Amino acid sequence: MSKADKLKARAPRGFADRGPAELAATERMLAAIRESYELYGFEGVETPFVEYTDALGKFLPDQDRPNEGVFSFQDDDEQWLSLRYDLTAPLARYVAENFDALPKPYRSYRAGWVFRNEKPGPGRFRQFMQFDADTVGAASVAADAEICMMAADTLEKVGIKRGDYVIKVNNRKVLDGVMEHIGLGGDDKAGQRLTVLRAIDKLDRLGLDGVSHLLGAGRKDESGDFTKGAGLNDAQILSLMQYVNWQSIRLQPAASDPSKMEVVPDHISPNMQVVEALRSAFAGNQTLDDGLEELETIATLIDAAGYSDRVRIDPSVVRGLEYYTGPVYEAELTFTVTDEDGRPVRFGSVGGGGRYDGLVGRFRSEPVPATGFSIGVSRLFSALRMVKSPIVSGAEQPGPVVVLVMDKDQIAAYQRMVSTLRQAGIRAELYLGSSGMKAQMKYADRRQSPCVVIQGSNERERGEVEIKDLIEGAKAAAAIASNEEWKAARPAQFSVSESKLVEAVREVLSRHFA
RNA sequence: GCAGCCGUAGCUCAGUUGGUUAGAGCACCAGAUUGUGGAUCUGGGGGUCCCCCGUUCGAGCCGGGGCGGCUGUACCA
Repeated sequence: MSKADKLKARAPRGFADRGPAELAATERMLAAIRESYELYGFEGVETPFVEYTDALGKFLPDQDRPNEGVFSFQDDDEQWLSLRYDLTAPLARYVAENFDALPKPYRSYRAGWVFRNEKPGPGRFRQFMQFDADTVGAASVAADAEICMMAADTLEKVGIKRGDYVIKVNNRKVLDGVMEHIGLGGDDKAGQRLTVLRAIDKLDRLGLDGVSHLLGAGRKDESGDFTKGAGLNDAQILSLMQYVNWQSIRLQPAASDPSKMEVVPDHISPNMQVVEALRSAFAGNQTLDDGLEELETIATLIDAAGYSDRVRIDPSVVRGLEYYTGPVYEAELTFTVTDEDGRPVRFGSVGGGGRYDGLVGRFRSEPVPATGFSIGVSRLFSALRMVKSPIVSGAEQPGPVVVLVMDKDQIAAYQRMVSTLRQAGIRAELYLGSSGMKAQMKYADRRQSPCVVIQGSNERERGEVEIKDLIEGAKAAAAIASNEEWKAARPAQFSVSESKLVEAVREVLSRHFA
């Protein structure tokens, strides 16, 4: 077979392999998240990767493009199936299917892979993991407030310091109300409302100026590409900019330095100030008042629990456009890191969620309120790497003790040593390759073995084994220049009676791993 | 999806106006050393110069198309 005929070994675009270090670190992180969710009283549940396509929501495959956004295929009875693209829609299906058997409110968590068929990029994959917690059957915004506080606790538990993150809370009703307020109500304006929400969602990336252009005629980016705007008039844009730049509503010239602005001092908490500011600026709209009332309740609960420094009302949060009906939240990391080119990069969102009162109700004749939060596991993981959280940067696992094969006819004896070590609870293995001693040493080195066990004919005759401490040996090697000296010294190596094998290996391990 | 930039060894990259058999460093393998990781020295394996079509006596280099990557933008449940 010529080389050209050989299969090219490569993972599909947007799919990634994960090595042992990443697996172990991810497992530790997931365990911490799980612990946090369980502490709040949530219980685990797992649903399959595949659902009937219509159960997942609006992303139905059409004839021309059955795989737009979602991986779909037809069952042998012609029913469309899809790989799940989040964990929320499958949970809604699960709750609806088992409604009578579940306690209400039903509180559950689950971690799992989800799939999206879209263009992958750095940090964006077509298969990635989410870790969700949801409360189904609770209409009270106390459920939303609780989830926000749990999100804060969870981030701290995995090693994000307080102050390095913020849980932002908004309410879709507030956004809807403000749009109604400026005359964007009604079914005929749905398209415009969508454009407005998309524009506001880009605030942290494009800034006030960019958003303002997107609300008006449109925006031209640096590549010369033009994005059509919402086409609002100046008064509408002004209102929305005031809303988006909500801090300005409660700023006044500082007493000490009138050229600077400061937050209006008030006896109420910062979260309450936001609510009050919006209330006075956009009075007289029912939807908005409802939303503000919910936000006020959430603010009260958050203040009372002492979380107001971590969970902040932020009217510019938009989140997904599809199914959120009330409070929405976003977990954002606030520190900046420098990428490999030395440029500062804000890390941004590592999770989010909100209230989706309509989702379970699609399967039932009665409406079922629900709210939930989702952590982007991979994003959070790379963030933890960057802040060097101990949970992901813990000491690397030592490899197994390797028993070298010096004489091929003695394999049974070597295997016995391996078994003895394993029975003593020590990770150990027999060298299973076919190369000579030097290669075996290199192998052990690559496996991060703490030590190797050597028994050639000399040792065997004396009933002994040679233990070589590879970690100590590597240190000693640094001081040795010539190969002759290196060979003669045989650093960090000692002989013990075969019966002392376990004891001697334990002794070496205890030198390096307390 | 749209726009810009880029595709030469596993990795990082040289490669003259278009001219013989395409190079370097790192990595990998082996020997120097019957049985010892590192360092050093010596040797070795590894290439569809992204693919196809064209121009040419001759293409890694020029032209067209495609594919892939990066960046921005759009979409993002």
